[in-house]
Amino acid sequence: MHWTLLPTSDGLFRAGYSSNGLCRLLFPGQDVPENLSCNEADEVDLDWEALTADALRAQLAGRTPEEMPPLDWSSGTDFQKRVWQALLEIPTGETRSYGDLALKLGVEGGARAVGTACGANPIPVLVPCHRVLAADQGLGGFSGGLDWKRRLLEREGTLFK
DNA sequence: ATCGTCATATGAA
DNA sequence: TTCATATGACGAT
Repeated sequence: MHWTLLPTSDGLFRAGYSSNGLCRLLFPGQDVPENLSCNEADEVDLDWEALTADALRAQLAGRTPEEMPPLDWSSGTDFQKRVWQALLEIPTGETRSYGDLALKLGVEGGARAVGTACGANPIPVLVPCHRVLAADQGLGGFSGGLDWKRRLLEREGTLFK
């Protein structure tokens, strides 16, 4: 795992890369987790850092990123990967409920499982888990704290409770 | 309006 | 195997 710092107007984010791509994104103030299930990346000589920084700043401003760096979420289970993939397909400014996603994945009634998978999302903000609300438009939870979820949604012009 | 229960995936104890 | 999660639908108080 190779860590780099990403300065933004919202503070210093931290990105962790494996040799396959971005596998962790940490909010300002969060510490690097000990248990890094991603393999070692000695060099990140590509322009992944630039791509990540641009995409991150776009998201923070409520805009759709033009290009994403390669993402490495190989550490997830099949189910989690399907959920995360589905998250990427939610357009900026729109939301889905946990139940909607479960249905879309063919797991009717699996809303709670989807919530758990969202919580396990290693790359928040770029993989927009903040666009998932409860069925009554309430905010569920958020790995980086609900303040961030609110802030991100507000900047996208989204309505929520 | 609140409460219990069941269903789902996953990891921890 | 039981319990707790970033849920939700349903039926009973």
